[in-house]
Amino acid sequence: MAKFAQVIVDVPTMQTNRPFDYQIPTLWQAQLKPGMRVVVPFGKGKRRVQGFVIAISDEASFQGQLKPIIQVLDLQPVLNTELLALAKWLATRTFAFQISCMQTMLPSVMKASYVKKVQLVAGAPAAAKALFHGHSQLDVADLGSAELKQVLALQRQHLVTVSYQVHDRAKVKTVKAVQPLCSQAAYVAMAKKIPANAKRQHQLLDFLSQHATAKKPLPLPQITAATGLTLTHMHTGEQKGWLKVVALETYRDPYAKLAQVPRTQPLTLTAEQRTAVAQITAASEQQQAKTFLIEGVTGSGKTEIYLQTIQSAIAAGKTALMLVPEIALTPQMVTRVKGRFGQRVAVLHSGLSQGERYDEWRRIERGEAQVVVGARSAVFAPLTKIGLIVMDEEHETSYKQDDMPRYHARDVALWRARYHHCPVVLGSATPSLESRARAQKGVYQLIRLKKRANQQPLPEVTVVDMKNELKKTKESNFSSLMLQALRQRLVHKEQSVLMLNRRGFSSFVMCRDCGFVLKCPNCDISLTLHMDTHTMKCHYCGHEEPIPQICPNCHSRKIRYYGTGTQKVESELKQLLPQARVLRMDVDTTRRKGAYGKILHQFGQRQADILLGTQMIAKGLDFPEVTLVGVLNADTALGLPDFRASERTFQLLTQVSGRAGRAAKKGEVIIQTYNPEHYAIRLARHHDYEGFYKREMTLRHQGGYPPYYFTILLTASHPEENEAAKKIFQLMNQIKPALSPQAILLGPTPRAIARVNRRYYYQMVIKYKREPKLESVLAQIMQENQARNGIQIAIDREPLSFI
DNA sequence: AGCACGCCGACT
DNA sequence: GTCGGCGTGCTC
Repeated sequence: MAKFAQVIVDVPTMQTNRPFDYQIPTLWQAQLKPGMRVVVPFGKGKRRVQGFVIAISDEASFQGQLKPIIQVLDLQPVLNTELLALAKWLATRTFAFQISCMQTMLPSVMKASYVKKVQLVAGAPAAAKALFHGHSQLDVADLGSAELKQVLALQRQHLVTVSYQVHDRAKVKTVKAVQPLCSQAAYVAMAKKIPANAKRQHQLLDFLSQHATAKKPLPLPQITAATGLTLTHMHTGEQKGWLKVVALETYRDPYAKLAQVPRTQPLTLTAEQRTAVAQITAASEQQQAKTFLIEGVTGSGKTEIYLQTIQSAIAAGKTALMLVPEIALTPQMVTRVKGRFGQRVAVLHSGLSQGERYDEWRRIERGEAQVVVGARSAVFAPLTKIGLIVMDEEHETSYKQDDMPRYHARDVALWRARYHHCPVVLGSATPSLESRARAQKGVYQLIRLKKRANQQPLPEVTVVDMKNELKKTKESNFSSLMLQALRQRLVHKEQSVLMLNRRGFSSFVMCRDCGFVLKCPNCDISLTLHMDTHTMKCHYCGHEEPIPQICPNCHSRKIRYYGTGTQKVESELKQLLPQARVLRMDVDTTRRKGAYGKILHQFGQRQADILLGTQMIAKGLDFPEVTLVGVLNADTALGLPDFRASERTFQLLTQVSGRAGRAAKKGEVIIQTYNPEHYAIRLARHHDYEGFYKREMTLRHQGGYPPYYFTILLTASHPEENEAAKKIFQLMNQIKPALSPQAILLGPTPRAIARVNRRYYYQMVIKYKREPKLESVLAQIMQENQARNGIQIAIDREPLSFI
């Protein structure tokens, strides 16, 4: 009999990043399985923590007194064999804790919440009682530092006892339901014995007799809606033995409104699309873990390829996973997939409440949904028998998580595909250089879609040199060509989209007399002006303070706001085109939940002529009436000290250009820039991805950057600057001997924003092609540098940004 | 992480 | 002399 369990405990440190053995109480020996959550005692006190069982055995390897498992939280494993193995791989691959990996794979409600309470011992002195303010127990988390000290003192005197509670926040939503208990004839007979004036009872018996044959309990809300009978009436019925009130499990349905999405039929494919579908379907049927890269301009019909290949996967009894960037997970997108697959689709994205997310997860886990659509973390969806994994907009940076575990959803997708022997389809109009290069080498199979499915020509792109324009129009954000085009749209009652590229700068406050810039007291960066809250905010730590009226440095009143924000452009636009109705979309106007969708809806309903926004308008919007797309400043990102700056700019311009002329009307794109000759802008103008790819690869080769090199970013941080610096140099000295002469070390350097949240950051980058010893040295570094004496170490494999 | 153990300064 | 500060090590 399996008596021992190996458990990964919820204590995210390097020293506890391994299984601990526990005794399984006899009661649970038959049912406990790997992948279930448990509550276990951990440490010398009475501390209790949540843990995941990863294995069960007849013998324990630990030579010592084993503690028993306190509680089993699941009836069925929440992590299956595949996901347990994936968690282990992910932990090693990203240098993260196994527990963190397991937690990111599951809905957040499955992570326990902990409560620590103290209660007075019987006969404690009055002085001790005073602290409790008449309460029988205190939650330690609510205590201030002074109170905490006093409690600690009481603890030493054994005047209080401590207790720990582990709460499972995963709650199944239920509705009350009614189960008839008697036969129809019996109900009719009973009705005769009830006084005629007991109207409600007659009504209930009438209802019950009609549903006496119901096998399943009937949900109360529906009964109430139909008859007006409430829970009180049901309780009466229950007392009389007519029926039973039960709790029925239900799902919170975030897409209840979409339940009746009309079903759509597969579209007719172009020759290019047909070939693509055939190749992918064949790989799926033959269980080949092949990776396809679809390179296709906007409008080339990638989505239809995804839908039809998914269709054939589920027709073959398999399941499918479709990953989409968070920003593209719009109701439009969801409707499109639901329209094809109906109730078989589960949607996972950040807009869901924790409970909704948990319910979608359960639907997948129970096999009730065969198609999963979701953003980054949906890559961990508990699907079995996966026949196809799709990743749309595969170049999107949001697929990489920027805290522990720092994983890239693409890597996870490839791992799962290997496990399930199924193909992966990566799709983009502007693939990442990494993926495109792999396709070049034959690691991925390249599928190029050169034609647009709707036969529309790509929009005409005009580049305006703002250097010349500046001389003509003073300091305007609008070139004369742009203004003229906007006016024309107003006359023709067509819509325009204007994008302000805010990557690479923000609006800050500077004194015009002494040049003083207001900075965050915690971080070494300037504070950003937020007109919505009338405060200055730090984008890194969240620090907030009032807008200064007088320069703190020279007391001048000429402290003003600098930089181009959407608000500033909006007011300029109102001056130049007073008759235009403008909708602004940026972080400020979309902060509130649902605001994003609301703005898009308004624009879709033609309640505005111009949609002005930041990068977020570049992705996935589909408005047929938009005939003009303007980019106000194409090159702000080009100045960044980031080797991917050109790639980002090219991708952004190509994407935003694709927003113009999506339907019958021809589209026009105007790009304003100070660098009209820059290749990223020149090639984006001609929609020339392949040209950009070749050009950029040459530069990456010369600079020794990905995809020619693998990269690892190592960061050390400490509240004292010299401690962080000392550590990073020590780490460099530790790593260097393990590397071959071909490896390149950059740095160590202080990070561009050296101080964040009262900590100083130093970093170094390792560029390499093949370093067999590197993994183990890095693992060792993580092991040795336990978060002690204030030092924190982070390893980021293939970082998306070095700055 | 959180807890106990253990070794040094300032107090009854 | 002890109380209590936080540096160090361990948790099945």
